[in-house]
Amino acid sequence: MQDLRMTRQRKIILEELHKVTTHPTAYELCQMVRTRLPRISLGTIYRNLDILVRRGDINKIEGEEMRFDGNICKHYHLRCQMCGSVEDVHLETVNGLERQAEEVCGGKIYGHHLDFIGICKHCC
Amino acid sequence: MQDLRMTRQRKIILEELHKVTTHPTAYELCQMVRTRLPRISLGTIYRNLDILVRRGDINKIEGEEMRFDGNICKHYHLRCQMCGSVEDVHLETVNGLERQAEEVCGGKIYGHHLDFIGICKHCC
DNA sequence: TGACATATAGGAATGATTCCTATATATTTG
DNA sequence: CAAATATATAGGAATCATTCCTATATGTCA
Repeated sequence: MQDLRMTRQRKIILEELHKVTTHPTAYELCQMVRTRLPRISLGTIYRNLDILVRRGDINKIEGEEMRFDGNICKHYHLRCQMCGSVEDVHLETVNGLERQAEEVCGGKIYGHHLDFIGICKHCC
Repeated sequence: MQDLRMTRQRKIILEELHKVTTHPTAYELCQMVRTRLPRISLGTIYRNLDILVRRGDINKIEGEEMRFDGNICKHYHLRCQMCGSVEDVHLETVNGLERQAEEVCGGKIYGHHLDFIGICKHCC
């Protein structure tokens, strides 16, 4: 697996993602990056996001539409059913769940994703 | 909100979903239902799944592709990174998380979804 | 039974994501 | 440095899940 090179485009994509905590979609991120690289294509954004995920530099949040998160520390999310936003929840992650689940299911469990469902404070 | 009527198609879709624990996609479920209603269309499947979700008869699992779960008791899932399957994890759900998250974020939190990430026992 | 509301089939439209290809850019080697 | 080679990019086409549209069918209720 190559792709370790940090190209100009890739670096700028990562920088722009680090500027926000809003978990932008690929398209939104493309708009942000285009303020600095007006000719970048959406395909390049997707390809580089995929590479950054594989490198572990960012996380992919899968929902109706993919969103990307530059914060790779463990944390949870709140999905607002009203506006569709995804907000960080700064809560201690629950420990020991993986071991319990492995006992029940077998297999190898590496981690967990937890999303809260509700209405964010802006929509309340 | 109407849609409380239980039509022939809707009933059969629900019955077929209850037969399995594999969390089929809309397309897979359509194939299953077509053994009994050969002329049903995929649009009808999607529309009825949406209605059943709103009625609370089933749950939608959102990932790269939507999957549907006829089991509406609280439970978690294991997503296999090898084969893409989604398997039930029969583990006591963690209590009190919603309250903690609400304190941290504000807003109104109704529940949470938790997916384990790993390799299922069949792929190990 | 007739009038009306709602559901269906079938296919078109949409929109996110991936794929393809010719060109551009970076890296390595002599 | 220059040529040879590898990888990345832009741009657009293709794909695929999902939603939307419309004419017809079916169920409901008086």
